[in-house]
Amino acid sequence: MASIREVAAEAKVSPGTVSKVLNERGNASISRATQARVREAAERIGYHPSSIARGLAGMRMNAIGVVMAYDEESLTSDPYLGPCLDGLLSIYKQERQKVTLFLEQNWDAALQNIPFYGDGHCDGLALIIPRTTHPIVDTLRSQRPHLPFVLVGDSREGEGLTCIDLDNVSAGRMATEHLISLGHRRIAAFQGNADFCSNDQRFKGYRDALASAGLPYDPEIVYPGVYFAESGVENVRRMQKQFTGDNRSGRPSAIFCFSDSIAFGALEALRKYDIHMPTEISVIGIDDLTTTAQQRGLTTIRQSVRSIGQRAAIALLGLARGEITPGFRDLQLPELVLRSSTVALQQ
Amino acid sequence: MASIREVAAEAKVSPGTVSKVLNERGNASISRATQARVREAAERIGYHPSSIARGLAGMRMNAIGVVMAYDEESLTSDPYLGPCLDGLLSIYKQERQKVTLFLEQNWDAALQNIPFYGDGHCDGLALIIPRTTHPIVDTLRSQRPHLPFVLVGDSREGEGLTCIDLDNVSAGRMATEHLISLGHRRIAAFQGNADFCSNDQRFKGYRDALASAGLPYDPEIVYPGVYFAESGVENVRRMQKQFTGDNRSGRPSAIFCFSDSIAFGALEALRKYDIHMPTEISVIGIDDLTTTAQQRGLTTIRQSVRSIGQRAAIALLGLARGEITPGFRDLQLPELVLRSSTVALQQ
DNA sequence: CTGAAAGCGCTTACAG
DNA sequence: CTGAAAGCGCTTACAG
Repeated sequence: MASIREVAAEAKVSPGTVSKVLNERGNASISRATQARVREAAERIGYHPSSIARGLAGMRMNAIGVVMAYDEESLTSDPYLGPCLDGLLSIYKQERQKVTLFLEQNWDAALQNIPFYGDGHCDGLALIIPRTTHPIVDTLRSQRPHLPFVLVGDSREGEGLTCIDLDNVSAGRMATEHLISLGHRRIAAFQGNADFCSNDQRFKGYRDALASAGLPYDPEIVYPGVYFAESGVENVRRMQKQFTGDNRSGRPSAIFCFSDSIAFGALEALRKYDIHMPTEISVIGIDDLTTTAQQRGLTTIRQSVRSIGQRAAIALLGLARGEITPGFRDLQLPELVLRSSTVALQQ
Repeated sequence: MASIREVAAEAKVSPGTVSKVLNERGNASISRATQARVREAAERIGYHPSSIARGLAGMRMNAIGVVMAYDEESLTSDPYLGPCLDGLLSIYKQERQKVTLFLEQNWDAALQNIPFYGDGHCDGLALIIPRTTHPIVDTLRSQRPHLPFVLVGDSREGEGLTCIDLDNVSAGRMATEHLISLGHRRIAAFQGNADFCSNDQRFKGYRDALASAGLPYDPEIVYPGVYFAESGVENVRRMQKQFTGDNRSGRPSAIFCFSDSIAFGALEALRKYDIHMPTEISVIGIDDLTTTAQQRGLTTIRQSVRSIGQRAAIALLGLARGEITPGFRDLQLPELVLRSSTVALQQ
């Protein structure tokens, strides 16, 4: 790699002048002739500036970092991380930004590694689904000097937090309202991980919808869990045990699963217990994991994770360039996808 | 971020001394007392060195670049790129290296961007399946100063090229020998993209196997194509047209598809033409795209792309650290996976 | 309109 | 055993 000094020598100017010309800094104050000479010399030598030298001199690196915590062996096949990363990458590719991946085993490891994120490599950070229970976001926020960052798949409230996510409250409300509109009055909630921001928000949407419809909220039919199929299986079993014999009549006529995965587990378990879906019980999910959801006829609330990734990339770019201010929120509107797993309450 | 100067001030030594202690350079020549004082000061201040400053001073960046060209909209779902990236990432994660993704639309764009790869960000590069027809590898090789790089999914011959790949010649030979062992004597070859190194190699394996068995090589039943299902469909059609009427008897009794995707296309087309598989024609692929190959009962030659990614990561790390020398080759042994799409030649 | 100088935060011979 | 100095390749006030 030729250095700026060689260009300077070649063009018979000082390195400072080369820098100004190539960065279009002193634009007006440099003679056309010199500019031409510099550009031509740079071209001839095949000069390309050292990004780390520019970075050290205080310029932008044109690189952003993506922080993900996952303990699974596969990143690319994760139903959230995969599409989300695809979305981010599609934008950075197009904007010709470098992307540095910070792959962490978990958020504790990420917390330990914050110094590496801020060591000069990157202009900003995208955190994919940090957990609300985890201090990483607060630590990052109080970091000096401040490294711009956006939260992806997380839309907690918080001073100066930039968030890109599904509008989870609306999604929870929409799912619940759909069931209510079909005449259901006892609607179970199969929750996801308690440490995900989305879980609280979807739950809030659920309660809001019940309240608006004047329906009672019954904590007995709210089932904590995780965002995986096993949790759907487990909670159907729990519900089945709970509403047996005399209690049989109290059994919910619909289940709002906080994710499609949970719903798939629930469908499987319902089949095992010979509870007919949808005549005996309706099921709705959130996500629209398209292929599978379509195959199984799951009514669900769609979110486009890929597009969330894209919007996050755009927001982070804006943040790093100072074009948008921290605190910007971009929540994707949910969309109801009607299939066959939800039907009107059978009298 | 505190700088090395603050640590120096805190420990009442010079910055140079701090550097030596923290990098364990002058280890022996620095008093235990000073070492302790420096470490303690660094700890107290929460010092973390600037990676770009170290890079500029000639140290390793602990970051490697991954170059991929893809025009599809999704990287993570690509059947080769996805698992390969997963494999690479799993190693870098464990080795605590940063990974910078260079996402290119195509290899021409990659060629243009070589200066960015070598601008100080990375210690080395992994190129995922560069095309043999493309000058990027030669350009990279003649670059000064030289940036270490490995070829992933490409094992062309070439002075000083470090390659990690499936042993494609063996794979081609194994597939063909399997068919020969079943009594087949007219074996069609459905090739992949001509600009992939693997295509030539698999083809070589095919011809080698025929030669070893004393079978004639017939260019009439070698079908150029691409590594996609459509190509399998298209080539069955071509073959069908070719061996109709009087020529009917010359039709191959087996097809060696250079990828599973091609094989899936071929199976589909055979069904359409009412050619019964496997009794009328046997089909073998390469890859073992497990779920689908299993569903369709495809006999195939397995390669573990994930493990190729992992080996590539390890090789690149070794190369960047100077522990292995350019020219190192690591070829994965193929493995025959028997299913129902190949049977003994029916008399 | 252009250049000399200082500085970004490190490391590494070289002196002492 | 430790420090002062030069250098990595840039940019940016500041002079002139």
